[in-house]
Amino acid sequence: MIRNKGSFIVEELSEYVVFDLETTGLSPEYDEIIEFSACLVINNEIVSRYETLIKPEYGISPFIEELTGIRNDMLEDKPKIDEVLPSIYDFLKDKVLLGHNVHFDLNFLYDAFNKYLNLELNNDYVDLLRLTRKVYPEYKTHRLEFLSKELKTTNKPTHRALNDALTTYEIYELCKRFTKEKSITFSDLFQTSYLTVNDIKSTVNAEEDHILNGEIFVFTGTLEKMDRKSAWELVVKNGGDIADGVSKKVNYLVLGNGDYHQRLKGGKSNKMKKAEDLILKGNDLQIISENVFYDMIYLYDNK
DNA sequence: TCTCCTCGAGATCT
DNA sequence: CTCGAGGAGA
Repeated sequence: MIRNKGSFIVEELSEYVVFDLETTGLSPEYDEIIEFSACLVINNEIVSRYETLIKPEYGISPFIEELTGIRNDMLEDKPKIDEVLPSIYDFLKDKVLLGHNVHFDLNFLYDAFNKYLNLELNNDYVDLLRLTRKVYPEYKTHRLEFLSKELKTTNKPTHRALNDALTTYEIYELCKRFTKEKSITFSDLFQTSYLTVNDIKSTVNAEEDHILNGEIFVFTGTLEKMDRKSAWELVVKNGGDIADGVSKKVNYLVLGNGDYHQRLKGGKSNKMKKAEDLILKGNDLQIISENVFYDMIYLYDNK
């Protein structure tokens, strides 16, 4: 089924509706909504709330009962989805919707609106998952539970719709404050920064010892311990230089893991082949592993 | 040198 | 779904 949903909103919003659902499973096609909660936020403050349990057509599995704490017997006297949808619609109206991994909730809601109200839920939206990946890229995961612990939110995610929505609201507000302090905008973070070697060179100065002594590095493959841009920065900080491709002037080719790339399939990249060719011709070029690279700048304690 | 495309890997929601 | 690496082509 094609869903004609709204657009992702990048701007920092002060007015929106944050919401969350609990469902009987992960599939919008086969599973049902059992709880809906939403808060209207104006001027960064919650001004009203909506909360309801919903009786599904089929029962809740023990797994979901355990996960959410919502048991079948709690839903016996609760309204069915078609009975609550009109008031949910009134609450959402044309507001921008905020959620964590918002497409999950949006899809369930979209299908229900479509089925029972014959309406398209095409509100614009913000996805906190996508946003936090940009705002806190160093976090190892961006699950709501992890974010809540890391950022020490006062609201805790409990797999109940209201608590999860409140946590989502709190983290969104923290994201706005955090970027404001750093004088950057969300929009900056979503720029598809085609970061060139020259950008790095002009923004990063050699601030540490010139360990690398002007030697020129090229990277190939996926690095295990950092992304390529960080590695570039590291080289420049330590007094080295970077090139895009392998040529006679290059001193080191640093090998990441090439297994991931479909065209390589563990074979040699073009950069690798070219480097080997230059070495045979007697050029001052070495092919080194990622760990050897870190050893050169005394980073990590590699064996 | 820069832009656009393809592909595979990995992540998140209940 | 999003993201990044590499490659094709302008």
